[in-house]
Amino acid sequence: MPELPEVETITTRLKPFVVGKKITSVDLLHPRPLQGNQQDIVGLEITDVTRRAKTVRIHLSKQLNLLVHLKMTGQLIYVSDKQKIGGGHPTGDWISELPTKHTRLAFKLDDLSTLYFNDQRLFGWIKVIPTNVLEPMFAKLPPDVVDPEFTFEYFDQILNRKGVPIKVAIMDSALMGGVGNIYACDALNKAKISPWKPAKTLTEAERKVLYQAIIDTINMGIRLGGATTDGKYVDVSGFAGSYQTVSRVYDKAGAACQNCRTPIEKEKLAGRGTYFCPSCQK
DNA sequence: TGATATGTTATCTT
DNA sequence: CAAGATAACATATC
Repeated sequence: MPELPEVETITTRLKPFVVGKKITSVDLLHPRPLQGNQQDIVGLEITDVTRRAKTVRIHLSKQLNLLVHLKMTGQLIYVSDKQKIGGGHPTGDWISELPTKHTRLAFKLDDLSTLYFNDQRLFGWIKVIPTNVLEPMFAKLPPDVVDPEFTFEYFDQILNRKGVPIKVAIMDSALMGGVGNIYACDALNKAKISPWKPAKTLTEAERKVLYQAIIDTINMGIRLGGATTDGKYVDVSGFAGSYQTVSRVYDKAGAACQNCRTPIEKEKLAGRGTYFCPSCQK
Protein backbone atom coordinates (compact mmCIF):
# COMPACT_ATOMS: atom_id res chain seq x y z
CA MET A 1 0.00 0.00 0.00
CA PRO A 2 2.35 2.74 1.04
CA GLU A 3 4.17 4.95 -1.39
CA LEU A 4 6.93 7.38 -0.54
CA PRO A 5 4.70 9.91 1.25
CA GLU A 6 3.14 7.21 3.40
CA VAL A 7 6.53 5.75 4.27
CA GLU A 8 7.88 9.21 5.03
CA THR A 9 4.90 9.84 7.29
CA ILE A 10 5.39 6.61 9.21
CA THR A 11 9.10 7.37 9.58
CA THR A 12 8.63 10.82 11.05
CA ARG A 13 5.77 9.72 13.31
CA LEU A 14 7.64 6.76 14.70
CA LYS A 15 10.97 8.43 15.28
CA PRO A 16 10.21 10.48 18.42
CA PHE A 17 8.64 7.49 20.12
CA VAL A 18 11.34 4.90 19.55
CA VAL A 19 14.67 6.71 19.40
CA GLY A 20 16.72 6.15 22.56
CA LYS A 21 14.91 2.94 23.49
CA LYS A 22 16.43 -0.51 23.65
CA ILE A 23 15.01 -3.64 22.10
CA THR A 24 14.50 -6.10 24.93
CA SER A 25 13.04 -8.95 22.88
CA VAL A 26 11.74 -9.83 19.44
CA ASP A 27 8.66 -11.98 18.95
CA LEU A 28 8.57 -13.76 15.64
CA LEU A 29 4.95 -14.60 14.91
CA HIS A 30 5.59 -15.58 11.30
CA PRO A 31 9.00 -16.63 9.95
CA ARG A 32 8.70 -15.30 6.41
CA PRO A 33 9.25 -11.53 6.71
CA LEU A 34 12.38 -11.52 8.86
CA GLN A 35 15.69 -11.83 7.07
CA GLY A 36 18.48 -12.21 9.57
CA ASN A 37 18.69 -13.36 13.17
CA GLN A 38 16.46 -11.67 15.71
CA GLN A 39 18.95 -12.52 18.46
CA ASP A 40 21.45 -10.14 16.84
CA ILE A 41 19.37 -7.07 17.70
CA VAL A 42 18.25 -7.87 21.24
CA GLY A 43 19.76 -5.37 23.65
CA LEU A 44 20.53 -2.81 20.93
CA GLU A 45 19.37 0.79 21.12
CA ILE A 46 17.37 2.51 18.40
CA THR A 47 19.40 5.57 17.43
CA ASP A 48 17.46 6.98 14.47
CA VAL A 49 14.63 6.30 12.02
CA THR A 50 15.01 7.41 8.41
CA ARG A 51 13.54 6.69 5.00
CA ARG A 52 15.14 5.76 1.69
CA ALA A 53 12.88 5.18 -1.34
CA LYS A 54 9.97 3.23 0.13
CA THR A 55 11.93 1.62 2.94
CA VAL A 56 12.07 2.57 6.61
CA ARG A 57 15.53 2.30 8.12
CA ILE A 58 15.64 1.81 11.88
CA HIS A 59 19.21 2.61 12.92
CA LEU A 60 20.53 0.55 15.83
CA SER A 61 23.62 0.66 17.98
CA LYS A 62 26.53 -1.67 17.08
CA GLN A 63 26.30 -0.50 13.46
CA LEU A 64 23.25 -2.62 12.75
CA ASN A 65 19.95 -1.62 11.15
CA LEU A 66 16.48 -2.89 10.55
CA LEU A 67 15.41 -2.17 7.01
CA VAL A 68 11.63 -2.41 6.60
CA HIS A 69 9.65 -2.64 3.38
CA LEU A 70 5.86 -2.59 3.77
CA LYS A 71 5.12 -3.51 0.13
CA MET A 72 1.36 -3.58 -0.49
CA THR A 73 -0.15 -4.36 2.89
CA GLY A 74 2.46 -3.77 5.59
CA GLN A 75 1.92 -1.68 8.71
CA LEU A 76 4.17 -0.40 11.48
CA ILE A 77 2.29 0.27 14.69
CA TYR A 78 3.75 1.60 17.91
CA VAL A 79 1.84 0.91 21.11
CA SER A 80 2.53 2.11 24.63
CA ASP A 81 0.19 2.57 27.54
CA LYS A 82 -0.54 6.11 26.37
CA GLN A 83 0.14 6.13 22.63
CA LYS A 84 -0.91 4.21 19.59
CA ILE A 85 0.47 5.54 16.34
CA GLY A 86 1.56 4.15 13.04
CA GLY A 87 0.50 3.76 9.48
CA GLY A 88 0.57 1.64 6.38
CA HIS A 89 -2.19 -0.30 4.71
CA PRO A 90 -5.54 0.79 6.14
CA THR A 91 -7.24 -2.19 7.77
CA GLY A 92 -9.05 -3.02 10.97
CA ASP A 93 -5.67 -3.82 12.49
CA TRP A 94 -5.31 -0.05 12.98
CA ILE A 95 -7.99 -0.11 15.63
CA SER A 96 -7.69 -3.68 16.91
CA GLU A 97 -5.95 -4.90 20.00
CA LEU A 98 -2.46 -5.99 19.00
CA PRO A 99 -1.09 -8.39 18.08
CA THR A 100 -3.64 -9.38 15.42
CA LYS A 101 -3.71 -12.34 13.06
CA HIS A 102 -1.60 -10.25 10.64
CA THR A 103 1.11 -9.38 13.15
CA ARG A 104 4.37 -10.91 11.96
CA LEU A 105 6.91 -9.38 14.34
CA ALA A 106 6.77 -7.55 17.65
CA PHE A 107 9.73 -5.60 18.97
CA LYS A 108 9.46 -5.11 22.72
CA LEU A 109 11.19 -1.98 23.97
CA ASP A 110 12.71 -1.27 27.35
CA ASP A 111 9.94 1.12 28.46
CA LEU A 112 7.43 -1.70 27.92
CA SER A 113 6.14 -0.23 24.66
CA THR A 114 6.04 -2.37 21.51
CA LEU A 115 6.61 -1.82 17.82
CA TYR A 116 4.49 -4.17 15.70
CA PHE A 117 5.03 -5.15 12.09
CA ASN A 118 1.81 -6.32 10.48
CA ASP A 119 1.44 -7.57 6.93
CA GLN A 120 -1.60 -9.32 5.63
CA ARG A 121 -0.18 -10.49 2.31
CA LEU A 122 3.37 -11.29 3.51
CA PHE A 123 5.04 -9.40 0.66
CA GLY A 124 6.80 -7.06 3.06
CA TRP A 125 10.06 -7.79 4.84
CA ILE A 126 12.39 -6.70 7.57
CA LYS A 127 16.13 -7.22 7.16
CA VAL A 128 18.77 -7.14 9.86
CA ILE A 129 21.65 -5.55 8.06
CA PRO A 130 25.00 -3.99 9.07
CA THR A 131 25.61 -0.37 8.17
CA ASN A 132 28.66 -1.24 6.12
CA VAL A 133 26.50 -3.45 3.90
CA LEU A 134 23.47 -1.18 3.80
CA GLU A 135 25.15 2.06 2.85
CA PRO A 136 26.87 0.73 -0.28
CA MET A 137 23.48 -0.74 -1.30
CA PHE A 138 21.79 2.63 -0.86
CA ALA A 139 24.59 4.33 -2.77
CA LYS A 140 23.72 2.22 -5.81
CA LEU A 141 20.06 3.21 -5.79
CA PRO A 142 18.82 5.92 -8.13
CA PRO A 143 17.85 9.22 -6.48
CA ASP A 144 14.47 9.50 -4.80
CA VAL A 145 12.30 12.09 -6.51
CA VAL A 146 12.44 14.28 -3.39
CA ASP A 147 16.25 14.25 -3.27
CA PRO A 148 18.32 17.19 -4.53
CA GLU A 149 20.12 14.67 -6.77
CA PHE A 150 16.91 14.21 -8.72
CA THR A 151 17.62 17.04 -11.12
CA PHE A 152 15.87 17.91 -14.35
CA GLU A 153 19.04 16.96 -16.23
CA TYR A 154 18.94 13.49 -14.68
CA PHE A 155 15.23 13.05 -15.46
CA ASP A 156 15.68 14.29 -19.02
CA GLN A 157 18.56 11.93 -19.71
CA ILE A 158 16.60 8.93 -18.40
CA LEU A 159 13.65 9.64 -20.65
CA ASN A 160 15.91 9.72 -23.69
CA ARG A 161 16.91 6.14 -23.04
CA LYS A 162 13.41 4.74 -22.55
CA GLY A 163 10.79 3.87 -25.12
CA VAL A 164 8.44 2.46 -22.50
CA PRO A 165 5.20 4.27 -21.61
CA ILE A 166 6.02 7.31 -19.51
CA LYS A 167 4.03 5.98 -16.58
CA VAL A 168 6.12 2.79 -16.52
CA ALA A 169 9.32 4.88 -16.63
CA ILE A 170 8.46 7.14 -13.72
CA MET A 171 7.33 4.17 -11.60
CA ASP A 172 10.50 2.18 -12.32
CA SER A 173 12.38 1.99 -9.03
CA ALA A 174 15.62 1.35 -10.90
CA LEU A 175 15.34 4.81 -12.50
CA MET A 176 13.96 6.99 -9.70
CA GLY A 177 12.76 6.19 -6.22
CA GLY A 178 9.41 6.73 -4.64
CA VAL A 179 6.76 7.06 -7.35
CA GLY A 180 3.95 4.54 -7.00
CA ASN A 181 0.66 4.15 -8.77
CA ILE A 182 -1.34 6.87 -7.01
CA TYR A 183 1.18 9.65 -7.46
CA ALA A 184 2.17 8.53 -10.97
CA CYS A 185 -1.45 8.79 -12.15
CA ASP A 186 -1.95 12.15 -10.49
CA ALA A 187 1.33 13.68 -11.68
CA LEU A 188 0.56 12.69 -15.28
CA ASN A 189 -2.88 14.27 -15.08
CA LYS A 190 -1.42 17.42 -13.58
CA ALA A 191 1.09 17.56 -16.42
CA LYS A 192 -1.61 16.69 -19.02
CA ILE A 193 0.43 13.83 -20.43
CA SER A 194 -0.94 10.44 -21.47
CA PRO A 195 0.37 7.55 -19.37
CA TRP A 196 0.89 5.60 -22.61
CA LYS A 197 3.08 8.16 -24.33
CA PRO A 198 6.56 6.65 -24.92
CA ALA A 199 9.04 8.30 -22.56
CA LYS A 200 11.51 9.37 -25.21
CA THR A 201 8.83 11.13 -27.28
CA LEU A 202 8.03 13.73 -24.60
CA THR A 203 8.91 17.23 -25.74
CA GLU A 204 11.22 19.46 -23.73
CA ALA A 205 8.25 21.43 -22.47
CA GLU A 206 6.39 18.27 -21.42
CA ARG A 207 9.42 16.95 -19.58
CA LYS A 208 9.76 20.14 -17.60
CA VAL A 209 6.10 20.19 -16.64
CA LEU A 210 6.10 16.51 -15.70
CA TYR A 211 9.33 16.81 -13.71
CA GLN A 212 7.79 19.53 -11.59
CA ALA A 213 4.44 17.73 -11.37
CA ILE A 214 6.09 14.59 -9.93
CA ILE A 215 7.93 16.58 -7.27
CA ASP A 216 4.89 18.70 -6.42
CA THR A 217 2.56 15.72 -6.25
CA ILE A 218 4.83 13.70 -3.97
CA ASN A 219 5.43 16.72 -1.73
CA MET A 220 1.71 17.33 -1.50
CA GLY A 221 1.36 13.69 -0.44
CA ILE A 222 4.00 14.13 2.26
CA ARG A 223 2.37 17.33 3.49
CA LEU A 224 -0.97 15.57 3.86
CA GLY A 225 0.46 12.47 5.52
CA GLY A 226 -0.08 10.19 2.53
CA ALA A 227 -3.30 8.68 1.27
CA THR A 228 -5.80 6.58 3.16
CA THR A 229 -8.03 5.08 0.53
CA ASP A 230 -10.16 2.91 2.74
CA GLY A 231 -13.05 5.15 3.81
CA LYS A 232 -13.58 3.21 7.00
CA TYR A 233 -10.27 4.34 8.42
CA VAL A 234 -9.77 7.88 7.15
CA ASP A 235 -10.50 9.30 10.58
CA VAL A 236 -8.33 7.00 12.65
CA SER A 237 -6.16 9.41 14.59
CA GLY A 238 -2.42 8.84 14.52
CA PHE A 239 -2.66 6.70 11.38
CA ALA A 240 -4.56 8.12 8.44
CA GLY A 241 -3.43 10.68 5.86
CA SER A 242 -5.61 12.96 3.78
CA TYR A 243 -4.03 13.00 0.32
CA GLN A 244 -7.07 11.14 -1.01
CA THR A 245 -9.13 14.30 -0.50
CA VAL A 246 -7.06 16.15 -3.12
CA SER A 247 -6.22 13.20 -5.38
CA ARG A 248 -6.75 14.29 -8.99
CA VAL A 249 -7.52 11.01 -10.75
CA TYR A 250 -6.55 8.03 -8.59
CA ASP A 251 -9.67 6.09 -7.63
CA LYS A 252 -11.76 8.81 -9.31
CA ALA A 253 -13.20 7.04 -12.37
CA GLY A 254 -16.20 9.02 -13.56
CA ALA A 255 -15.30 12.18 -11.65
CA ALA A 256 -14.60 15.42 -13.52
CA CYS A 257 -11.01 16.05 -14.59
CA GLN A 258 -9.59 19.00 -12.66
CA ASN A 259 -8.12 20.39 -15.87
CA CYS A 260 -11.05 20.12 -18.27
CA ARG A 261 -14.09 18.55 -16.50
CA THR A 262 -14.07 15.45 -18.74
CA PRO A 263 -14.94 12.26 -16.80
CA ILE A 264 -11.87 10.34 -15.63
CA GLU A 265 -11.43 6.86 -17.09
CA LYS A 266 -9.64 3.77 -15.86
CA GLU A 267 -7.70 1.22 -17.91
CA LYS A 268 -4.85 -1.20 -17.39
CA LEU A 269 -1.28 -0.33 -18.20
CA ALA A 270 1.45 -2.85 -17.42
CA GLY A 271 -0.99 -4.69 -15.18
CA ARG A 272 -1.81 -1.70 -12.99
CA GLY A 273 -5.04 0.26 -12.74
CA THR A 274 -4.38 3.53 -14.52
CA TYR A 275 -6.62 6.56 -14.12
CA PHE A 276 -6.47 9.35 -16.68
CA CYS A 277 -8.39 12.01 -18.52
CA PRO A 278 -9.08 10.88 -22.10
CA SER A 279 -9.43 14.46 -23.24
CA CYS A 280 -6.58 16.60 -21.91
CA GLN A 281 -3.84 13.99 -21.33
CA LYS A 282 -2.14 13.78 -24.70
C1' DT B 1 -16.73 -16.77 -8.55
C1' DG B 2 -13.66 -13.45 -10.34
C1' DA B 3 -11.52 -9.20 -10.29
C1' DT B 4 -8.84 -6.08 -7.86
C1' DA B 5 -5.42 -4.24 -4.48
C1' DT B 6 -0.88 2.26 -2.84
C1' DG B 7 5.12 -2.97 -4.63
C1' DT B 8 8.89 -5.25 -6.66
C1' DT B 9 11.22 -8.68 -9.27
C1' DA B 10 11.68 -12.63 -12.29
C1' DT B 11 10.64 -14.78 -16.48
C1' DC B 12 8.79 -15.36 -20.69
C1' DT B 13 8.17 -13.77 -25.76
C1' DT B 14 8.94 -10.97 -29.52
C1' DC C 1 19.87 -6.06 -24.88
C1' DA C 2 15.07 -3.63 -25.32
C1' DA C 3 10.25 -3.76 -24.64
C1' DG C 4 5.89 -5.62 -23.43
C1' DA C 5 3.19 -8.84 -21.19
C1' DT C 6 2.56 -11.85 -17.59
C1' DA C 7 3.36 -14.21 -13.39
C1' DA C 8 4.86 -14.61 -8.85
C1' DC C 9 4.74 -13.62 -3.89
C1' DA C 10 -0.31 -14.61 -0.36
C1' DT C 11 -4.51 -12.70 1.35
C1' DA C 12 -8.71 -10.01 1.85
C1' DT C 13 -12.46 -7.65 0.06
C1' DC C 14 -16.07 -6.12 -3.12
